[in-house]
Amino acid sequence: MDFETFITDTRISVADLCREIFRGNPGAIRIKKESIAVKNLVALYNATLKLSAEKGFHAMTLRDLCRESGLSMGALYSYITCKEDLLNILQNFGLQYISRKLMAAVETTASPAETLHTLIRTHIFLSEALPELFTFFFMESKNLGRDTQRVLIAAELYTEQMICRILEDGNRSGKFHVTDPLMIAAHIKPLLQDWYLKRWKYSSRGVTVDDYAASVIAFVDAGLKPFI
Amino acid sequence: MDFETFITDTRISVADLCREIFRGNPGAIRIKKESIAVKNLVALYNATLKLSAEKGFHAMTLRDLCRESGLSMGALYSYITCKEDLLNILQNFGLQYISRKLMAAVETTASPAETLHTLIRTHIFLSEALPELFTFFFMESKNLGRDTQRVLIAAELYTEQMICRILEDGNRSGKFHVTDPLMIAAHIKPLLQDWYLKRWKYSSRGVTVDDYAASVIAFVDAGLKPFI
DNA sequence: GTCTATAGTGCGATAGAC
DNA sequence: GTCTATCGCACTATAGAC
Repeated sequence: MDFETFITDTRISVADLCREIFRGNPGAIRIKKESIAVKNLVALYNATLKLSAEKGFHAMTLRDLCRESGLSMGALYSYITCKEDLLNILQNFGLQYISRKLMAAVETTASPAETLHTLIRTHIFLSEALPELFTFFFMESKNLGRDTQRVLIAAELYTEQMICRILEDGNRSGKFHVTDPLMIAAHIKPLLQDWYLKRWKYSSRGVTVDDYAASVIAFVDAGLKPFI
Repeated sequence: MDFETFITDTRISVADLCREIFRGNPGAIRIKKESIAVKNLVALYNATLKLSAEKGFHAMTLRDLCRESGLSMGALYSYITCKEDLLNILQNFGLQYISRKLMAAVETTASPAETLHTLIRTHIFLSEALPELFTFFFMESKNLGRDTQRVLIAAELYTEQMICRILEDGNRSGKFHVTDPLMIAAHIKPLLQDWYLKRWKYSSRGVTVDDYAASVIAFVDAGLKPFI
């Protein structure tokens, strides 16, 4: 599967996420018309993540945000009740959205090697679909609430556990020869994260997301093959 | 070489760095006595990096900093002229300190494999000696000046280039079989960074820095060996 | 539903006593 | 060399016109 078909199949997009935010916030958002609300939420989402990436969430002022998103202070405050709401919405809806899509995409089970490849590819494709959101969670995790921090840590460990179990399966069936599966799983995670943390590097080198996923898979595979 | 002998040999420490900051700032720091100045600089260094890690540099107030470091606002302002100075000092002295120590430690040349191992180990050991500083540069890079950002990118690419050249050497002498050396070099870098970015994980698992370095080296080696 | 004008708060930075 | 007290400013959040 390549990235283009992944996006066509899953329909992951910022507008999709913002629609979920609007529908999941009855009352909190004072705007009634969905088309207007979603359009402005997309603008707010893009502006918040762009400015947070540039200077950090706390350093971003709401005046910055209004300039970038095209809304006025008054309009902004019909979508949120305070600045922290921006954090909370991204935490609650963004994190849930990502988790749900990841689970859905890795349902198929096959050989350990294939399952591992699917997991790696899906994770990289997901972060390519919403790169600013992944970077936001990584870089701003210290500013998020205790609960969200716990969820993020749990998510990190959960993926790691999934990888670890696949490696153990492969060991049992003789396909892999991994002495410390948990440590190898720990080594695979940063390879997934590097794709969204160092976009500048890969885009400047003309590396596509499909290239990158293939390269990570090949690199990991080399470390798992039994010595002959 | 293990971490303990590395530290004994290189004498890398926060106090050492702060002494360099004091001696390299004639005039800017209004305190004359070195012993007092270095003691307070160490307190400021620790407080700044701790609070930056917890809430980000910009979200840290100077009142926070005074509480954490034990200095008063007045005392603080005899070491800096403004809040940005804290950034500038860490940029100019911290980055230079790290670069210099890394260069010094990787001078010895041997077989490609050994050179690669030394580079990996040294980088991980250095980040273990000054973990808060490495994390600071990674997490706060967006808040740093344009020049420093350029230096950081250059440093990332420089290490990568070093690794890439070693891989090419290994290819030529038939020790390695790497089809895309630059991409493999790009995959090795995040493995070095993971040690200081996810300290919580490794310390909770009882993984020592020597364990971690050995594991990364083994993982990388597996990917480089010619297929038999 | 969106705007401008403004109230109230907490910040960085300084002055001057000790 | 270090302290407390205070100034001016930029921020978040709100009120009320359109």
